[in-house]
Amino acid sequence: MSSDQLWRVAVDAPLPEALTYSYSGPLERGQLVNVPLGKRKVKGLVLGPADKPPEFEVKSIESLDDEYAALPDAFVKWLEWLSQYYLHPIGQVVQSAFPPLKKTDKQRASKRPPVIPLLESDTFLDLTTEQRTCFESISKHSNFSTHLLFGVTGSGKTEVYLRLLEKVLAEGKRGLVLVPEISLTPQLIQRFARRFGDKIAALHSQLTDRERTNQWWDIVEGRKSILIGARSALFCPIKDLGLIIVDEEHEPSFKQDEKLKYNGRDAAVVMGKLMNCPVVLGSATPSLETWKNAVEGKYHLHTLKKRVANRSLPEIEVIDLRKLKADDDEQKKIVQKYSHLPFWLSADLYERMHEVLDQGDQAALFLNRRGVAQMVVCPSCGHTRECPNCDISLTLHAHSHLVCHYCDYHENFKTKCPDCSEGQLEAIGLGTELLETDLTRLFPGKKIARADRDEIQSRADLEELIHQMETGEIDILVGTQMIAKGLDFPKLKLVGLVLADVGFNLPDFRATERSFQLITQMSGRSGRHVKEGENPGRVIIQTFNAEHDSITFARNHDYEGFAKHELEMRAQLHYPPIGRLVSFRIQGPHLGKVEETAGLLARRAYALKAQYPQYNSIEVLGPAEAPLSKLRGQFRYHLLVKSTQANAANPFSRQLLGDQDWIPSGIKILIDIDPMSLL
DNA sequence: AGCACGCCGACT
DNA sequence: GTCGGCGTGCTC
Repeated sequence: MSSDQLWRVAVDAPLPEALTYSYSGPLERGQLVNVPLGKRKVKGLVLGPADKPPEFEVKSIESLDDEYAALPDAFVKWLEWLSQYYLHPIGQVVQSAFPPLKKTDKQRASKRPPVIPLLESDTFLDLTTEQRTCFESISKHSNFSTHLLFGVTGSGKTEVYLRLLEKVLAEGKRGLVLVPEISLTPQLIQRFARRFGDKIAALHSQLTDRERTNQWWDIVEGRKSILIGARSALFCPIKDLGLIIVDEEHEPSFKQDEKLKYNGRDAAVVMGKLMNCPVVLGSATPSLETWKNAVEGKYHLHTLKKRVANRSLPEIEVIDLRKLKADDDEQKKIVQKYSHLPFWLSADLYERMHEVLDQGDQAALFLNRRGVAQMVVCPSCGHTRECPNCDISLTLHAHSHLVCHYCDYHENFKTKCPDCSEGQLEAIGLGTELLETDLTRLFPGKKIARADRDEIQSRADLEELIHQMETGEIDILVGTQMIAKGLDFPKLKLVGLVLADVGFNLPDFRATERSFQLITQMSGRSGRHVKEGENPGRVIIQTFNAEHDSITFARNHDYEGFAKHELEMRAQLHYPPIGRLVSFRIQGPHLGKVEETAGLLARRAYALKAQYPQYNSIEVLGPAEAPLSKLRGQFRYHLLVKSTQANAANPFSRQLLGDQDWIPSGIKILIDIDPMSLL
């Protein structure tokens, strides 16, 4: 029918653009509709009228989805921005903006605890002078503006967030709080619930589909005023949004590493811009991207330099593992005395652990490696066991089986070398499991707990561990990344970084920044509750690289010095935040075809650069075999695009990909805009 | 992503 | 003969 209007509809399929459908009735942008696609029916979002009819026959929209009202225009704009900026099909971006199940009115009895606990409300804490200054200068803004709340661990950033939210609520607006998934613990939700009662909704990965759907509607229909969640909470359309908070904004986990590879922090700033509300980014170790924006005046900088209640920062001691050789008789005696210690434990750390434990306090050892050993090697022929699917060596677990940490391939550990059948395979390296075993021997009678992905599988496991730490049941905690973030134990007085070097040598330009953040965060766990005048908490860093930048700055609690130095390093090599990066990964099951396509992509890139003068600032690196050259049976190559001109990287990448018709079958090209890691 | 079509191996 | 394996291609 010629009277029918044509509409652009983003359908649930990996198509690069929206499709055109016709509809005779009234329709508006943002409406969810049901449309035919091939032989099936799919959901689609109406983006707007189509300007010109396509050459082929147009199908018509079957029906409007009566469950959802049209999404607000600013929100649809935000979805379109995500699709444009991250080069992801619009239809698949749109799918994230709806809850998994249908709305229901009936409340079914559930055995699960409520998503938001019902708690007695508590009163506001008194703000310190610093906190008050930050609160007042941020709350002056009610339009879009971005703020960095830079506060050392324990300086009370959360209290500032709570005050800001209170003010926004009093103005009849609502708030969104994004935190890394790992720190979205019941403790955190409780803290918000005690302050704001039943005005809170939460979205995180531990919820069932039903809980998730109900929380979504609670916010969308205005029954709740504050949404607290992981990055995906951004996809919940909140009316009258007055404030967005991104806590721990430097966390790499804000970047989604599959499908739509968006950065929740960056997407939050764009959301703030489109919704015209302030955005507050909080961190003790801001990302260099955010820090650069703050020192250049693009973001407002607010600083909390002191811990609350005048608690002092922990003392950081660096143990150089290289200097533990015996040079003279005095040294020899010491070496003799501690000869029963395993190679990974220095005499200083050992003695400090004794001191702390003797006082009835707790110690935590941090090592960012699971398992018992990194690899097993045959001393006769040098054979190492590698994963048949991935290009990495297998890790020994429980002295009995070898595990691939990427694809979870398992095999039994046989001590006889399968290659030369002479040597006995030996375990080399260090992991949390080995630490635990050694500590059991060294500290008999002490309760030792291990926190890593093997031991802590669920949120309940973590809860249990936290409880045991709080009650003092555990004396020594051994763990990976898992124990570095957000945890707050009053009796924890000593933190040991067993081998700070892990990570220094990764082929990644952010390795130094990560390492600095990790050391600072881990240090922040120690002595958080010491009173004025008491001995501060202690941190011991063991390393073979005592002069490494991340260590020298972190031991002096000098973030600003670190940031200045690291920004200079990044500028020299045009790395972010001075330059922009886009990573293309070419992968497929046949090595030759992958290599060929990678070469083809590179030739296209060089040709594009030569053709247009606006791409002068673009550097093309590669193609090269990816650091993980084979993963889950797929060969991987990558091509890196670097640009010193911020607005050139995106159009260049878009043009480089083109209509994608040139990509041979069996090959996938994955794009990562602003990658967090080059691995 | 689905869901077709299509072209070969091994079954009642 | 035909059932079904998954490579290839298209969706307004």
